[in-house]
Amino acid sequence: MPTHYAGKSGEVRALDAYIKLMRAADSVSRRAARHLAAARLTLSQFGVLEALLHLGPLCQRDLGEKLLRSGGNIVMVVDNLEKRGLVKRQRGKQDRRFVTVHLTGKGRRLIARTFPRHVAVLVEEMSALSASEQEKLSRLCRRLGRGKNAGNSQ
Amino acid sequence: MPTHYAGKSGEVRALDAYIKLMRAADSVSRRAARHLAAARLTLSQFGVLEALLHLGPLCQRDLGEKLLRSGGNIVMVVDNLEKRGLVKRQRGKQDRRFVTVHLTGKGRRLIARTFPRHVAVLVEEMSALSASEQEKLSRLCRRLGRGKNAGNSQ
DNA sequence: GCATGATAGTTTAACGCTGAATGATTTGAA
DNA sequence: TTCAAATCATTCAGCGTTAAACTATCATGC
Repeated sequence: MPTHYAGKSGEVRALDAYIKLMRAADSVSRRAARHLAAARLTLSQFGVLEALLHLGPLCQRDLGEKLLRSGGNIVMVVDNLEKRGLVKRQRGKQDRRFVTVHLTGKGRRLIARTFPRHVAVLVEEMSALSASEQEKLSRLCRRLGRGKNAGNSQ
Repeated sequence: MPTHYAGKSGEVRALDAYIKLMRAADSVSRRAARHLAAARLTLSQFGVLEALLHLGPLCQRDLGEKLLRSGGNIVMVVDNLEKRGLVKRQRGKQDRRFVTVHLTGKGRRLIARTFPRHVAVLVEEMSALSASEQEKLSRLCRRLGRGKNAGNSQ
């Protein structure tokens, strides 16, 4: 609602950037989700499969860390993937607290053929911006994501 | 996972921009939600109250349109606000299909004192970027949000 | 009037998400 | 050894979200 609040200009500017950021994220992820629905995958399920494909088997704690999601959430997403036979849980041998999540053959085939299509969709989405604009957006968003303690790393 | 996929440069660029956009949106909204929790409000509940404050009473259909949410979702959010006595439903007189949602006194007081604090939080979040950077971000995000049929209006 | 179709709201099933509580296991220190 | 703390996974309550089915109401044309 950037048009309905008449405050100081710095406030209007921040509110405006905020609402546009949310709308863009919502819009892009909605379209990405729509495409994944063809493979009967949600964005979260896709995220887990993609991490397993590119990083190898992971325990649920690591999955949560990669995807920035809570432990309870990972349990549910992996549950749903396991029901469809796309991943398999394996209790740790040395340390029985850990559960390693593996791709099954079926899961590997699905993500291997879904991933390129997903990339194509995102390239298409981002084609609303030029190459240098996409890089500019990355830099701005990275600084926002880090928060105001806009530290060091990289 | 921008670092784990080595594809064509255009693909890497788009994937990178996508992941940074999602992370930034997630990060900012998480911090905004944390602040609203002090008033026991979720972001969606805040959105409804804020729309009612600045636009006046609305029917649920209009609320859904403003907030880009489905009808079923609006029903639930308004339900939860009504349980707390922050809004009131009123069945239309002439056209009994419509339900107009009003702020109660309690709801108006809550949103009136929560909104300025929310603005302050967003200004603080956005202070990771300069004024012109915030405007740049707005413009880039607006074009992404519209999609590739990057039309006209405004 | 009456049938037909459009529209607003509600409900339900399914999934996502979090934070808090719980259980199992391991580690470390007394 | 044994007990306390830490860690991983699971469960649960609560809210958010959608799409699809359903109800009630209104509008239109016959």
